[in-house]
Amino acid sequence: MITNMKHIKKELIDQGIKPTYQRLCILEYLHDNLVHPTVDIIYNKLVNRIPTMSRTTIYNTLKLFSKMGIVNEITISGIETRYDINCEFHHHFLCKKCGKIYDVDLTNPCFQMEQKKIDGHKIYEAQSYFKGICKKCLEKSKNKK
Amino acid sequence: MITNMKHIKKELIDQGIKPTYQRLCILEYLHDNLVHPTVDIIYNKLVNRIPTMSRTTIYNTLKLFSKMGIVNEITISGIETRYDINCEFHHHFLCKKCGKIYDVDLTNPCFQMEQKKIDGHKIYEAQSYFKGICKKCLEKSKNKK
DNA sequence: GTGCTTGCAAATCGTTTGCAATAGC
DNA sequence: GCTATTGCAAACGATTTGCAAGCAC
Repeated sequence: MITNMKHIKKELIDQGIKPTYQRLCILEYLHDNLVHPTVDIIYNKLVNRIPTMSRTTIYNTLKLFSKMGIVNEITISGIETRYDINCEFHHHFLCKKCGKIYDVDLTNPCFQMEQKKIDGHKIYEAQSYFKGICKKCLEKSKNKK
Repeated sequence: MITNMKHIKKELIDQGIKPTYQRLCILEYLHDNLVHPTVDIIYNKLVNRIPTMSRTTIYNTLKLFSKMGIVNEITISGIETRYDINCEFHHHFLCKKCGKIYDVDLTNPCFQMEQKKIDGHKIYEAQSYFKGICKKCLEKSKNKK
């Protein structure tokens, strides 16, 4: 346990989220394990500490955290959603062979665009995803006011 | 039918893919409908022309096309995979309200980074995904040679 | 006729839903 | 006690798998 539980609790209260024990444990896990875990990975770790822990709670909690901007949902693999506590803008690399997801930094001198390489990983595909509210939906909500 | 079937056939043969009727129809559909369709959307359209068409064939074909670099798999929504024929590097915007996916262009003058807006869409989240073969897997395959 | 492709049906698996039990103010 | 949260079990839905039938060279 690297992260202080007090800080975790404060983080939730500051966001207006009721700091239940389950939520604290999930947030603490995310802070201490910056490995883009799946729901299943989080579940298998936390069920040791909270034997009644359910996957549903983890799904509920992560959805809530995502809505509040505490975590990012990473859908790079297309198989399952992975979660990332670090909301600063950074980038992900998926190995199509082993399935591992790496954090990458484009400002890093190891980024060689001309060779399509980053940190030594060979890039075959690059995509940028933006999420938010589209023009039409923005206008609709304006009209309602 | 906007795209010429002859060109579609040539495209497949050039890639070393056997140009079956099903594959031609799927590739033609993708060329003529740049709307990031799902497997289901493609199926429902093509089943009219080929009543025996199966979803499995569409899954098989799109997986093959993806491996050959003809299509990109878009996993932005996290719910289902969408497909994009345009392999040039461009970007996607998902509306979290209506679920629609827009193509966006960052070199466009409508991109206002400071306001977190693009083409009038409000950006809440931005992610860049790279896919390829990681350093470790590259080394492993080198050693095998 | 051999090998690849197709397509049905069943299985799989991540995720969601319904709902009753529980916890916290 | 009231409201939000938790968590079990069942449902759901996108995708994959097994396998038999069909097609093309």
